[in-house]
Amino acid sequence: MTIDHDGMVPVYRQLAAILREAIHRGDYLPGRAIPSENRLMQEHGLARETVRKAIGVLADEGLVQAVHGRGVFVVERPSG
Amino acid sequence: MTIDHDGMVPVYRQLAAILREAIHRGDYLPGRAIPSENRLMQEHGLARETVRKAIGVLADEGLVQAVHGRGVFVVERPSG
DNA sequence: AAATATTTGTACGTATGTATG
DNA sequence: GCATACATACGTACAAATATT
Repeated sequence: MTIDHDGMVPVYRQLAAILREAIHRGDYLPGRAIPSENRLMQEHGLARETVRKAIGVLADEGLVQAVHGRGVFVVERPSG
Repeated sequence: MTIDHDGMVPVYRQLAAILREAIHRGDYLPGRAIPSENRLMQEHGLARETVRKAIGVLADEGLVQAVHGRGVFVVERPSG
């Protein structure tokens, strides 16, 4: 999965979609953390704000939950 | 205080006036920070650039001073 | 206990693109 | 064309919570 900077879909939504699918595939398991913001920045070549926006989308969906100083965790029971 | 999007006065100047009066009232004290850009965006339903322009007006007046990574502070000695 | 590293939280600085009047 | 306004995106800085050494 690659980010298209010139596409019509905002980059942060593209990243959100990538992470969402990875979670649904089981790449990131419930109760465990997804890669850190810094890792996502490096791996996708994005700014932190963009990464955090993507995570925010998934958090709004109830898919993940960020914990200060620990990481962003996949929730056991996605609300929806 | 509410923003009038259809008025003759630009929104960022309306917001500047709102913040200026709040400072003069003492809602925001010298040496302390006014609400963050994000908060002002949310509370007034405005875009960041608009909020930043309003802050820019007050900064030009010497009423506030933005500090990178910290906030926008009410100055102790308004120049004027 | 202390120092360091990791990670998320918050906040300002800058730039670009799009749309409207 | 220009000023206004919104959305997106990258850059830089500091703070707080947690983890590691």
